Amino acid sequence: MQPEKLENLEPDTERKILEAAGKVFMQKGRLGASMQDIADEAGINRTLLHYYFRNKEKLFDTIFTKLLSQVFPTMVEAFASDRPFMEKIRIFVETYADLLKENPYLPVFVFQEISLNPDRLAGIIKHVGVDPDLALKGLTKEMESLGVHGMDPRHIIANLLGMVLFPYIGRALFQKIAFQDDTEAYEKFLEDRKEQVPRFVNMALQGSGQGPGQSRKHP
Amino acid sequence: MQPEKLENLEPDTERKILEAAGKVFMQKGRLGASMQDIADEAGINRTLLHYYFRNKEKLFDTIFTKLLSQVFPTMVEAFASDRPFMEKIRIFVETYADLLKENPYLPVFVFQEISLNPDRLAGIIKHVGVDPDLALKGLTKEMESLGVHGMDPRHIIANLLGMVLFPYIGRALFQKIAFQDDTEAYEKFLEDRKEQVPRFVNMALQGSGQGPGQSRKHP
DNA sequence: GTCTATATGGCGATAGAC
DNA sequence: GTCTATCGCCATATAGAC
Repeated sequence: MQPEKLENLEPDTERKILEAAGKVFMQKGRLGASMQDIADEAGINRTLLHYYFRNKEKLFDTIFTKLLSQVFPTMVEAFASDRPFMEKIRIFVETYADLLKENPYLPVFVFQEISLNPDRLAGIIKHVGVDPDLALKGLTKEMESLGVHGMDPRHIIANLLGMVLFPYIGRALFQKIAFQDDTEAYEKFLEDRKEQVPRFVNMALQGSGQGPGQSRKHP
Repeated sequence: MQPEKLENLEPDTERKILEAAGKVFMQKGRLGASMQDIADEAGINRTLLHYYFRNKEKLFDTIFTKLLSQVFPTMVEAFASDRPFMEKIRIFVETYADLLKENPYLPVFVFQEISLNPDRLAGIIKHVGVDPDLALKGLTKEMESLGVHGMDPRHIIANLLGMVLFPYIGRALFQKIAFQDDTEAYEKFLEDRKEQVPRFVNMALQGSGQGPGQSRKHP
């Protein structure tokens, strides 16, 4: 781990590898990314990858687990807090907007990988230790106190995740078709969604009018 | 099917190939699928694939174009009709629900592929000849007549597509975390969304109360 | 720890017999 | 049109020098 190094003092090689691997895997996918690609991105020799992580699979597992361990808690915790409902929604949307802005390829990458290899999930879920039941129960209660009765909260979650993730998952297609491939316009659109998505949810749940957590810009 | 078999008379080999290739490509992705996989699925010899379609790339392009040509029009036409707004929403949701039920891997596959290789899109869009501007203009007008002012209709589209597609894109993950991996419960959930999504949109756009196209079950 | 050289296997693609 | 046999490439992985 800590090698004495007079001539080539970079014990942070491992860090560079992880960083490069994350980037390359997300952009090209597990199969599309070659070890050479990752080595190039990290600026090191290819065989070093095998020295630090025995093979491609192990390297990938490390990256994948790391990414999901970072994403899952954010998701659940946003709903596990004791803030008012619409406040949770707003926090959730903004947290993900920031996360996705920095990792735009993350959703496609994750879902493609899980879809291809669902077994990988089991281990990771254990490793992270999320408890969605708790958050779900809380949601149900809060929705009822908002006057929404008999609605499975998982519909809300699915709606929310869909609305937040779609602009990233379908970006290449959506930007080209609905924005004439205007990147700047699309980025403005992404920014707008931080406001539009919570408002949409709010209106759907509360009926018309402005709910809490909507006081910044124009109506 | 046809037990008639003197030597090997099957000129519908091409059809079998296309069917098999579509299935295998969707399930394993372009890179994950090998020509051998496709040949096996079609029940033919591997070199026959090269006889009918020169190489893997050409075979893939055929499949991909075919799939998108089937999906795009459905999407745009649902909004280009002159039915009332909520009717369009309902039709859109149900059409996609049916399509996705039969091709659950389609969204991940398409978005992954486009994300990896955006260039492929340009040709296909031309080939299909969609005109989203028209549908967008119409949407804006209809929303205003519903009392929704100053809202970019593309937010509605993104919300709708996200809500419809997410349960399929994130199925492996969502079913495991929020449904304890209960497949039957999840399929019930998918069925429910045909009703829940239009209602959610309706409430968001009209405020509270029941809009059109919502008369089947409990309030 | 880092490099060069090399082994191994899989897959796409073609040639050629039938 | 369909098969068998084979070629050549590329990516993973390891051996071994420094």
